[in-house]
Amino acid sequence: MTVYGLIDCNSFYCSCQRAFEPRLKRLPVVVLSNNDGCAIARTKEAKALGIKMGEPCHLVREQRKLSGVQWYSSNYPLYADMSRRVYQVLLDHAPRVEPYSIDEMFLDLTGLPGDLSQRCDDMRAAVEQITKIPTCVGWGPTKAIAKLANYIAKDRPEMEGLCDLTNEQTRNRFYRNLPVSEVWGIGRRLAARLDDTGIRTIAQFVNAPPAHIRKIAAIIGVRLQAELRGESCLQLSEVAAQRHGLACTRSFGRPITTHSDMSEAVTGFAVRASEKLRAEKLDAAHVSVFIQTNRHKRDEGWYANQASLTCAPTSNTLALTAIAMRLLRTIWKDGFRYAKAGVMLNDLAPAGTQHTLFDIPSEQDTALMGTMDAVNQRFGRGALRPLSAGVERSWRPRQNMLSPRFTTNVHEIMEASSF
DNA sequence: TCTGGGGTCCTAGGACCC
DNA sequence: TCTGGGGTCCTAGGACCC
Repeated sequence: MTVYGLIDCNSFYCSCQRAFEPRLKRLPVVVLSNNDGCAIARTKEAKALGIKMGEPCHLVREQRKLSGVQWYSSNYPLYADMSRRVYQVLLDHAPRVEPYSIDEMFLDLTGLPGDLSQRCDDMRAAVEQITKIPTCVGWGPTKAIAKLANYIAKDRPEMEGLCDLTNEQTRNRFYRNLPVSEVWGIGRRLAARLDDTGIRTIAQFVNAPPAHIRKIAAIIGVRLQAELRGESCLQLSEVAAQRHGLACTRSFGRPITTHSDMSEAVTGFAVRASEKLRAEKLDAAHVSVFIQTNRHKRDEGWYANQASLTCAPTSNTLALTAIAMRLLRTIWKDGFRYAKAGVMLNDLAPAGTQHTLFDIPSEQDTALMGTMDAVNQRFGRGALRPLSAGVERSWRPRQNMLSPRFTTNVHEIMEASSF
């Protein structure tokens, strides 16, 4: 029988900060979203103080009881690198590993010799010893069950970080007592609609007629129902699926009111998006640009718009930036205080595969982009960029509590000294 | 003063074709 | 009185995830 596992890093971003600053052990730690806006990761000490997921930072920071909380701006280069390290350790403990998100990985645990609980516990210990990241593991006959097992392992201290749901009787006991909203794929809306028809527990969901579930939650609901019954519908895939789109969007540190500032910002997003494209050896054939004012301050005047264009497939920064500028001109309106903008690239395909006879990139273009990426890799992001990307960046997002990029930038590496 | 960013999948409906 | 049927493709929008 197939056994799926799910390993999840506890309070991942906070744990990454702790890995490099041992003084944070047992202190409440909170990591903030981009622009230092909302709390997006909290240690259990911070959760105990009542700090909620997604809570706006400026609303909670004044409270006196929170004076001991350690706040951090998010440091994605650090977290991405730590995630890669966790993955590397797992490869030594499971025959197949599928990264699901930055802090979660599905595992194939089928047919491993010995006691599975012991093996999973050893795996956690190895991850923690090598990366300093604490984890929880859940497992069962399907991915949805493994995900639920992981939730239980994390939620209930008495489980000590492990939960085995391979046994049907054990599963049914939990199903009777857990709300359906804890199922992976059942969000707020679906849970509310299920509730309207009297379905509140997972047991009620699993035992409802599939036709009824189909009416409320369509094919996704029916599939989840089968998965929770132990019939596997979702397979493990080790090769990451070809992505369909790629975006670079940001909220600004202060509102943008002029077209020239917005052009700088949007150029910057187009530059960054093109870099990501080339790093993954992809071309894009569809470009969108959007701009919007602060949705929390509609009384100041609300405006949001987007424009998009289909183009010859490319990853050329200059070509994509020019298109983004054209699109921006079609939606720009004076007189608003813009809070956010972004560039999105779609219709992605492996570089060079979808060219027609007329849009083959010249050797010079390819060489120029290669040089630009090499220079920026060596001297830092943005060292070489289109002039229109500007130099001021007065709108750049706040990041006032940023830790060093301990593992990915040689200038920010940790120093040891002896006296 | 201050409220994230980046994805996925599915469905409905319109345009278009024969 | 009668005014087809069925297919594909594309897009927008909803819902979900971390």
